Amino acid sequence: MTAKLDHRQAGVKAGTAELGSSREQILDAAARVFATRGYSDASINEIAAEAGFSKGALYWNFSSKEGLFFALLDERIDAPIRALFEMTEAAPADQTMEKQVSRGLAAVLEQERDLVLLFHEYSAMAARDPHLREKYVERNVMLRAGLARAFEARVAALGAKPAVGAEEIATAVIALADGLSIEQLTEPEVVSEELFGQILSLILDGLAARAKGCI
Amino acid sequence: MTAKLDHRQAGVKAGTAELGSSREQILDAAARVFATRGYSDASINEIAAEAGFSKGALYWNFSSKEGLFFALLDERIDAPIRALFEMTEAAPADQTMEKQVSRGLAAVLEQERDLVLLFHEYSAMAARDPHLREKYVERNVMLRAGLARAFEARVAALGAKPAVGAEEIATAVIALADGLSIEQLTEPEVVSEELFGQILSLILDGLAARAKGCI
DNA sequence: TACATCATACCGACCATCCGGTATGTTCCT
DNA sequence: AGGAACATACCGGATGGTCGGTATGATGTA
Repeated sequence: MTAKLDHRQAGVKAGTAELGSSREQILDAAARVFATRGYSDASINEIAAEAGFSKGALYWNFSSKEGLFFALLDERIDAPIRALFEMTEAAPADQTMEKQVSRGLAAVLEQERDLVLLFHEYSAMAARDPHLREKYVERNVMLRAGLARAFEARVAALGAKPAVGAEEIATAVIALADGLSIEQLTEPEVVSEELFGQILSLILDGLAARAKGCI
Repeated sequence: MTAKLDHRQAGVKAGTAELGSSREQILDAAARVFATRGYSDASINEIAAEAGFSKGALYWNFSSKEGLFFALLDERIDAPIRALFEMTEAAPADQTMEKQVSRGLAAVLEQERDLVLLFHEYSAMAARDPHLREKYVERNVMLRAGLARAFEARVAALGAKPAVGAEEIATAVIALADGLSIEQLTEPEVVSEELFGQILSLILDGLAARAKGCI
């Protein structure tokens, strides 16, 4: 809700190159502070200071702390994931997919560490608050459905009925991505760039092997 | 630290069956409150009230809010996982392992929802606090090593060099379990009892198929 | 046994602090 | 002038932690 319009468009102050509207600057700061402190321990004051503004500016652009956090989730997590999967719809489901997806995930994890932490907080809060859970689940359902269609296409080429349903595969693959994201936060060195793709390939090979009956 | 002995042994007051020491009762209450509110939003007062005690009793048994939380993580998460894997050491790595492990995970997820939420909070805090990360990583390293040995035994039977290292497989399997645990918190209906085991089998079959060269 | 002493386990009022939110003041642009 | 876009002072409430007090039992001893 409250798809507020920005109040001004990227003005330039003397000598300093402005990076987006103050609303966007506050969102950037909020992402950093929420990520490093967690939702409850992140204070409005610190976010405003980190953005280079005062509390007044924050409450001018957002209705409340909760409103700021939800805007952040909407614009930095839900929207990008939706956009990603609208792109994926048009893309082919060939054998190079695994490597590309794996590299893409690794890139997001390496940069954008804050977003991973935010996503972590998101799911934790969604697990507790039924109201927030709705939005969280809605996006996840769409994601899973998209992934399931992709797997369906790959598995259909095998000609035999798959040993595990596409929806289940999709569920597990999302879980794998989430889990690797989290592991990478505490042990970056054990999650290689290729790992996600390798496991994906192993799962698909396992399906293929069973379809061929060579196991 | 402070492996405090219980102060009294399960006395029985008139008519009411005591369920463990007051320390244990406070830990139980803390598990519930921390799980439902999150660490920061859980108040000492609520935990004490939930346990049926006052704040004084809480601070008698624990040094601080942080101390209470860490004790909870130590005794209800780290210790059980360590114990589980010391048992696993002696167990055989036969083909029925997948099903058993999957059922075991499902059972924990179905009951003990609080522990899953606690674990979620644990990893989030470990990702932010380097001090807490040490303990978190230490346990995870041991877990991964144990799993890797189990996979090594299974894969060695194939006779060929595996396409993916045992350590990497273990990393991915832990990630899968973590991810499924989290998904189950928001969408219990999509995570079946058998899913974890099915994916495990698919991965192992993928390895076997490649070793046999039939892919 | 009877009394004094001490430790344990707990209570609950209190304090200093901090935080989200608001109300009001100030500046700048048009 | 007049409103948009901030800054600042302030308020009420909640929270973690402290501290003096106390009931209950254990221990020593005469």
